[in-house]
Amino acid sequence: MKPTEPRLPLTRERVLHAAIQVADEGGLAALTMRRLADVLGAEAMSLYYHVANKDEVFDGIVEVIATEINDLVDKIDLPAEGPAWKAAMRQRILTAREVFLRHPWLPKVFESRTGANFAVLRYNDGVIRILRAGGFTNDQCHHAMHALGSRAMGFVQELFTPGPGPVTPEALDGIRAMSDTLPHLAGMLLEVAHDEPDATVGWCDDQAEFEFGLDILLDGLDRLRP
Amino acid sequence: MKPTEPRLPLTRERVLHAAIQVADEGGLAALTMRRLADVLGAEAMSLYYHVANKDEVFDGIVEVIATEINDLVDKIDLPAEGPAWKAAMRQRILTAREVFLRHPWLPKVFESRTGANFAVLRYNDGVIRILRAGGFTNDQCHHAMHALGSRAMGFVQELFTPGPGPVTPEALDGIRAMSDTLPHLAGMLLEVAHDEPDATVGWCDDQAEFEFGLDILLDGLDRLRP
DNA sequence: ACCTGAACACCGTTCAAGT
DNA sequence: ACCTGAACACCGTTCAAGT
Repeated sequence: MKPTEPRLPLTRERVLHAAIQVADEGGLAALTMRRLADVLGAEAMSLYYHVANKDEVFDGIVEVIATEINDLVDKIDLPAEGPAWKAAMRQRILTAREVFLRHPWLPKVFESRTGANFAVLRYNDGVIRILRAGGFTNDQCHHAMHALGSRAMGFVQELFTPGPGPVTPEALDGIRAMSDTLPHLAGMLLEVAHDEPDATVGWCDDQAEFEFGLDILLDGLDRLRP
Repeated sequence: MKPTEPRLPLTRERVLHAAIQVADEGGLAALTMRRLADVLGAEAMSLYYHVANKDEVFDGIVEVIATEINDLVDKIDLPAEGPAWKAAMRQRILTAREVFLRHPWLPKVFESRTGANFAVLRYNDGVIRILRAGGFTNDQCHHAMHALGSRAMGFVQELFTPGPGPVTPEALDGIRAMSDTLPHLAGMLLEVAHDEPDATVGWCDDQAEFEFGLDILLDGLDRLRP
């Protein structure tokens, strides 16, 4: 009989990284205290020595991710003075977005947190820094932050995407069937599907749509610049 | 001993309206099958005769609310041809928003639903109708829908609002304390608080900020109109 | 200091049974 | 047809106890 494995001791860090891993593999619903403990080779109750409760696990995830994003955007070395603010902001936001794309469940976690998290605040401090360098007043910065919303951190919560799958003939039939009751929606979808016949791409190019919306906002804000 | 009250029989409709009421009174977390049954004077298991499961309760809520919104926006009689599209869209969106303002927990429910709901599709069919009347191509409509996102239905999920409360001296002290680590954010907030000394209003005027962001998007889209 | 077992108060849901 | 009671498999969390 071999001695009991001297398992790595738990730490807050290990718990949080395991939590991200569990959600990456099984989605948010899979992230339970019991499952989390399993992955760490411990009992659920042991977690409570390192985090106060599950809410603190979520807060910790936000902290870890926001810190990762800060590390990335801190490395960006782009001028932001005057008209250059837009390119700097675009780069910052699209860099943050890369992290979110790796964790599809993250937007829900970020949106569920109300409390201020330092790493998140620091990210936004950088957003405001760029706006200020561009020449915006503090009041305009405030409006701009609201207008950008979660887009400032690189994500949007898609409300109803036709699904990530390819454009199937069955889906097209379904859309044709609603031509009577939803003529404008059906007309739009049929034409979009027709123009984009590369079925493997699917209905929407999420990245292109994100940048489209982002550019409208950045251009609109730029026009308000003193 | 009086006979057992011939209690109103349960219906899908009564269940859904009770669900909205429970969430209005106690928030989303209060909406459990057991609590919902309580409000209806029934047992939790009785609900399952009228809805398949809790997910269907959420879907039903979306349907009820979207139908209410459709009834309201259908009554709007505004020209939408050419440049008039913007005013018509603005009115439609702000009308939908009024319903969301009555149910602060609704955005979370809408964002959690992935399946297509007919009433929601019908609302969006109307959005596209207005865009088409304005002269946009179907491809532009598609981009516009993505750019507007949940704003098309009248809500945004605020990421980190400083809280709905008034601007307290304690909060200002807290912000001054972060002037070293978060200089741009602190600077912005201190100036915003100073410019808006009406403490009862609180930090942000949600309606004004919503309209600010909406107008940037509508103006930006209008500029793309053929 | 760190971890655990047993137990509690909740969930959503199934299923056989009542009227 | 409509509703219910008992029970199941899960939650997050508390608390006293182990090492």
